[in-house]
Amino acid sequence: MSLKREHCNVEGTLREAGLSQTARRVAVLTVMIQADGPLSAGDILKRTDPEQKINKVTIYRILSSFRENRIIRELPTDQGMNLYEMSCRHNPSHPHFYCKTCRTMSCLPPVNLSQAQESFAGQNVFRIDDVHVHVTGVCRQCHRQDKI
Amino acid sequence: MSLKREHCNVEGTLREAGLSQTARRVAVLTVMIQADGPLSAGDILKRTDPEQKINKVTIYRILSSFRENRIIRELPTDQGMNLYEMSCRHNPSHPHFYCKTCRTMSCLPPVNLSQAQESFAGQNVFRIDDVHVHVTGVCRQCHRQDKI
DNA sequence: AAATAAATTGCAATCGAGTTGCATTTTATA
DNA sequence: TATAAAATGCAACTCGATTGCAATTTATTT
Repeated sequence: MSLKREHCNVEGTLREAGLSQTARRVAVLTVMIQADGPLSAGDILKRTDPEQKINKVTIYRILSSFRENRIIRELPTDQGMNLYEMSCRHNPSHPHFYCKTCRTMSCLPPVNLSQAQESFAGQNVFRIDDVHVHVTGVCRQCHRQDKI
Repeated sequence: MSLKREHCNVEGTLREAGLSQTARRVAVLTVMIQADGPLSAGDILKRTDPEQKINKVTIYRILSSFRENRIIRELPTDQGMNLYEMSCRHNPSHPHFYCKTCRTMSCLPPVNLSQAQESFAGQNVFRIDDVHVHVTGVCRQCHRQDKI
């Protein structure tokens, strides 16, 4: 599920999202496009040019703007932190495998949930402890109350 | 997906898990069994008898021991905190719906992922923004390296 | 029932991911 | 080039969760 570098043009992606082309945003988006798996805010900070000395607050704010514009997806982990991955047409939504031991999240091919256990056996998966489907959106109640 | 109170005997559950029967554990497990949806550590604290004055650290340690013994499941949220629900035979693993507006997590009936969008339409779901499948376990690499 | 070791709990301090306020800098537009 | 709006850095802070250690409670034996 790794991204090809010729995919997801940096400048075009920012322009389409209506985000101005700042050196910071270009740096973060370049890291995201070149990543071969979900990254944490700290991972992203480490992978940007040290010369730029990007502040962690800036990383979080850029990630928020990317998430709001659907450029990236946010993946909460069992360890209380978020990982991020590209959300372009070359990287559609898919299951993830989180290893509790090495605390690494890797991508899995999309399959039917009922077939998950067998299907994932061919991946870098030794043992499956839990398959969790998490749906996010807005409930009817909130919609009725015009909270959105 | 709410639990019947006659299900999941408190004393038996603790005994089978090899956990000693302390007043704190009984209180927390009783709250979990009677809950009609996932609860946060704070929720659980609020629902225990104020007379007991349980420390929040104790709540977290009890939740950890319950999780390790598969008595409960831990559900990470988009807001960086965890929710908990019973993980007994009366409450098998199932999808959850998290409303970004009211920040409430509710349970959904188990279905095939490919049918999720249509199936969830009948629930208390106005709009689905994301369906995330999260698989947890141990990867082959960690197993080979005898980290577990 | 009393004694004992092991397990549990409370308290204070701490951790760490993520956020906020505000001053400064950079970008986009005129 | 000037200007307003947006983005960034810095410091302080929030809050869920964790750690160390002393005090208490539990389970077990005498």
